[in-house]
Amino acid sequence: MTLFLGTIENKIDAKGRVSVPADFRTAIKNDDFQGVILFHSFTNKCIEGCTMERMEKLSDATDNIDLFSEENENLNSLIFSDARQLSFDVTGRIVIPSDLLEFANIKDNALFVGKGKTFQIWNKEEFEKYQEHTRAKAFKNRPSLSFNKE
Amino acid sequence: MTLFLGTIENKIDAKGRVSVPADFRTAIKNDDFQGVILFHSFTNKCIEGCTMERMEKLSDATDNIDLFSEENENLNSLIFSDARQLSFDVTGRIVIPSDLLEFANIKDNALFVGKGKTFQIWNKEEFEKYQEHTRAKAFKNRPSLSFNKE
DNA sequence: TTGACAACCATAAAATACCATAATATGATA
DNA sequence: TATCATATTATGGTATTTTATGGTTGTCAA
Repeated sequence: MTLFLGTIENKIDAKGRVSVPADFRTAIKNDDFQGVILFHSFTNKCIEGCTMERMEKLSDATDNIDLFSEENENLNSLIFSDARQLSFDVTGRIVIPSDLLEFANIKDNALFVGKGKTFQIWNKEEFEKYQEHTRAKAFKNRPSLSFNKE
Repeated sequence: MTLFLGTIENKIDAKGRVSVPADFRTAIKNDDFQGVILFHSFTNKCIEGCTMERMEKLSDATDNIDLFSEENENLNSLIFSDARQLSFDVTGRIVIPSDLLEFANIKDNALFVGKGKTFQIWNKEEFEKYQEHTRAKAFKNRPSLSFNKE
């Protein structure tokens, strides 16, 4: 299995189409569903992305055919009701739903950020702000990073 | 297998017909029964929906008495007596039985809500209330979401 | 014969497939 | 290393199909 790595910025055209980075697409090449799943991030002002395979795994994990477990029910509702299935066109593009674009404050350009088994889509400026914030935090907590222990 | 994902609102016409969202239909495309099963929700003011395939699985599960408490057993058997089998017309529509519509307080518009291997049909306002409530709760319990464990 | 319901037909808008080209990367060769 | 040839990728525009929705007709049973 290949991972989502790197950071690539692509344009969104007038019809909302945007190329999924080629490296991301090759990571999905062997999957049944040729496309991605997108949904709102729960923690950041960005769009979360993953493969259908991963979504199915998640579904298997939360599915217990128990119709009366409210907790189970709520979790499913939260994740799946918000997710969109977007298949690639012949050239590897998707159309990101407008509500997701608005949520992440994305207009003309989409920044694809690899996160291993998942990825995110950001507004570039928002991402830089976030990066800076994260770096500062990491620096503050430096002694606890395994990096510095060695 | 494809999942039921996303949230789509469709109109109910004068004769009670409503289009099942195209994405939902493609999730069922390979099944024997081209249609859906609907029944009252036990946990919310909405209609539960699933495929015939899943109904059969549920039947297998309730067959094994050890899997469920007797109480749940009985409740599960309630589902079968309550469930309606609705096949698509040529354009992919169904007619939702009026007692289910009344139960879920649905009049002109039906909100189809994906829940992974199942889905629900809601009155939009009711769902928004519910969703808000669920989000708040999930956020509070965030560390326990499997999502954040990985 | 009336009323419920299914089959059939029609259409505007939205989504998707298709085709063309520009930009970029990759590799071969001198 | 510099240059050229080739393949891949990103992007733009147009054509076609699908989808959601409305209406009409036919059929069967109460």
